[in-house]
Amino acid sequence: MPSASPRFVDDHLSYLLGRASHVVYTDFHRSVREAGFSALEWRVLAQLSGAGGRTIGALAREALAQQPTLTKLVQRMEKTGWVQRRADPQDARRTLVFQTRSGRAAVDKLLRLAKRHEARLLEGLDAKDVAALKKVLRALIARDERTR
Amino acid sequence: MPSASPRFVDDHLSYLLGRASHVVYTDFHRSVREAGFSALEWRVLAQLSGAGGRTIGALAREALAQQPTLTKLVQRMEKTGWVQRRADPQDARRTLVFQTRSGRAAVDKLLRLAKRHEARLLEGLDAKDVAALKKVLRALIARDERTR
DNA sequence: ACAATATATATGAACTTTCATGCAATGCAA
DNA sequence: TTGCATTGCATGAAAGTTCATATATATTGT
Repeated sequence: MPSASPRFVDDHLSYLLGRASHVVYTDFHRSVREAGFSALEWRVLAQLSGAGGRTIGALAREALAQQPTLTKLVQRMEKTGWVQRRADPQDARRTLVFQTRSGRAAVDKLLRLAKRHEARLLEGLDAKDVAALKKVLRALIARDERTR
Repeated sequence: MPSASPRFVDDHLSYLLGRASHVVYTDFHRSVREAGFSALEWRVLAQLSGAGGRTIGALAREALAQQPTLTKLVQRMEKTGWVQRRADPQDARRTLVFQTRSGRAAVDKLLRLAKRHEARLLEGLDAKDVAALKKVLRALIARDERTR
């Protein structure tokens, strides 16, 4: 029930982004939970799919988490066998995280589900608008990467 | 450092949304912290700005949190004096949350900052694209509201 | 008016995240 | 190379979130 006087947030881009993202994610989240993952675990495993070893820091940025959160998550995930950690021979400060065979198997189904979810998401949306959307999103992300 | 074989997620709308939202938010988050709020507290106070009393449930949806999280947050916020809780006379199950004068004062500066942040965000983005973006975001949000 | 069902919030225990900081390895300048 | 600043990750304690469930009130069908 929106209030009569429109609140500041209602046209605010950050908020629309946040809310849309939350909506979209919450929806898919059900499947993630059913597959036995937390949201963050899913993002980490998805990032690792098709990529080689990644550092804790890179994973944290990509999976939208903070570094200490990711450090601890990855430690837990190593115990369940989904990932493996290994020191980087090039730089001993780094910890590289790899997907294990079992981790791969575990997310495989979810990756397929995610593709279907994406398809459903796009249904009924104007293709041109979606293209513009992705363009802007990429610009925002790129801007951040330059800034960092 | 993107991997050579592009990962599934890289073109995935949910992921782009999530990442862009995270980037945009993390940026503003600094100001929020400096003003002494958590991300969620800011969202709650922003929702309450210009609106009358809102139920816990509505606030939870709008501030992108779960109901128990919001229940507890609001209890803490009541102690600091930013909000006030009151039973809904129409429906005794409900708890209505109101902004206090002090809560209003506390977010006032942030609301102005948020507007400037929004302006900076839009700088250098194509206005047409942004319009399309907002359109799609609203569609996604509306779809969720219908479904609920 | 009653029973059955649904809705709205609250709560405790378990778990996760965060903040601040520590420690080790690397980069860089003199 | 030696010192100083920086980077990358880990960790403990405090704080916050989540899940499951409890409680109370409202709504619906008969």
